[in-house]
Amino acid sequence: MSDIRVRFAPSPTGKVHIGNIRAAIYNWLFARHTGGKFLLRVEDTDLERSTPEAIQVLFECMEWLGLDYDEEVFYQTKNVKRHLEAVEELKRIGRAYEVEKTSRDGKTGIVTMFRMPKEGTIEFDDIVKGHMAKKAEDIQDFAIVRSDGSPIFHIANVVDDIDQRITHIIRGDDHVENTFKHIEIFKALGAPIPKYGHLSMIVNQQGKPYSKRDGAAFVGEYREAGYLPEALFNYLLLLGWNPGDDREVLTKEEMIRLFELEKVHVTAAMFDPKKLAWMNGEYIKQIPPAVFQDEILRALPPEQAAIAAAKSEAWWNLLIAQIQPRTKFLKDLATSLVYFFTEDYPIDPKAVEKRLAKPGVKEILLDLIPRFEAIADWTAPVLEAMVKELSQGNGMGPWVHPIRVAVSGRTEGPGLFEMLELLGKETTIARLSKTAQNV
RNA sequence: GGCCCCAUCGUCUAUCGGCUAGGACACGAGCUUUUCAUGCUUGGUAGAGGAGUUCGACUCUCCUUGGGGCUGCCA
Repeated sequence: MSDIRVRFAPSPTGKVHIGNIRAAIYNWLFARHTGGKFLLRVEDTDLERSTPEAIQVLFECMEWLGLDYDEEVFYQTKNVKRHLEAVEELKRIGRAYEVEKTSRDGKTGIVTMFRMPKEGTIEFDDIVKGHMAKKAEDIQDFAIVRSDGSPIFHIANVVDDIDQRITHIIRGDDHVENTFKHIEIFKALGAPIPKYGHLSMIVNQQGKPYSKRDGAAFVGEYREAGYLPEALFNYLLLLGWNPGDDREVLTKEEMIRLFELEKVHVTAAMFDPKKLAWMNGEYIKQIPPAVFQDEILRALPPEQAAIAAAKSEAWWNLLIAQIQPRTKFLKDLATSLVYFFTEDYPIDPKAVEKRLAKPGVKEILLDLIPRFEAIADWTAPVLEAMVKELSQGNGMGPWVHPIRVAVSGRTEGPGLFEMLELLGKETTIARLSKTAQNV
């Protein structure tokens, strides 16, 4: 155990940005690595956006990614009294004062300002960015209480960090300038100054900050798109950190053991959806067969799932062996497997044109039917041997391609003979004759 | 404008003064003698520019250029 306490402090807006969740991941890993505590603080002071639904979305996101937190959730709105007490204290010692100001939208009122020192240097050693220094004169006094009496981010954030006894603040790069201000508040309040680690931003393909306009910018979208939480977690971690060797796909245990904040990069990282997709495939390949079977059953519509559930263990083993390495996204399962579970499967017109709508194909299919009927041992090797013999060593293409399209309606999928074995003799022959008639 | 930060293949990165600059994704070629994948083999592409320090600089220093952040009664 250690005394380390870190927090993830998002404001719930109904969606969780990937840059934000990366900060959560780094906080979580840092806490788990050091044996410290990882706390969740909901900065819900924006009453319009901070709805119970938005907070629920945040919780679901955390749970989906496996970001479990210690202690009770801390709600910023519940600490307003303490924020204002701190403001009174600052006023009492002359570090805060009231002034009439006009806001951008033209409203005039009395706000409370924090008084920055007018000389000297404010500095801190950022765990990822290194030594940071700024002349106090370059930072102006800033507002900490609105004219309506509500505390502003700067004071609320610092007081909450004091109350939660946060030792390390790991957050986005965009807070660097705030840190110089916040350090002065900590000092004025006589509180210990936490250590800081500022994380670079995630940028889009154009090198600009990743926003919602760049497509999937929120965690929920990845979930819906069929990404595995482990893959997104691993990918986000690698965007700015590496274990020091060439390993990229890491278990949670390895991540926790190897993670070091000091090794996190200072430079902004570009988000590469292609590499994420690759990583997703890597994690899909790692799914245990029994779990993968459940994923298939969940992906299928109920009637099809019922049929699938009735299949034998051997049948499932073959199917999974064939399908799992070919799957990039679990949500594709339903479409890529339909023809196994219903006669009402879509037929790709392009596949028909390319493989079936040709002279001689009908004859080939009709010729195959009795040959298939004669096969007693309906297994992939036997079926393959039969077609191989037909081709007489001249390549099985003329048989293989039409059969595939005839029985599945598509040009891609499992190995053909495995596919036939999985479909079964009866179905194969029925579909063959039906297709032969329609060609 | 001012202040702060950053800079290795297209992208994510390794390199803590010795580099024929390594890996991964993506891309190209090939093999696995049926598709699509998987797997394996293989190819090309990088140190923004300029000074300085040094026997030696991708690595250290400075300047230039380029990029980003902040500059709110947002967080």
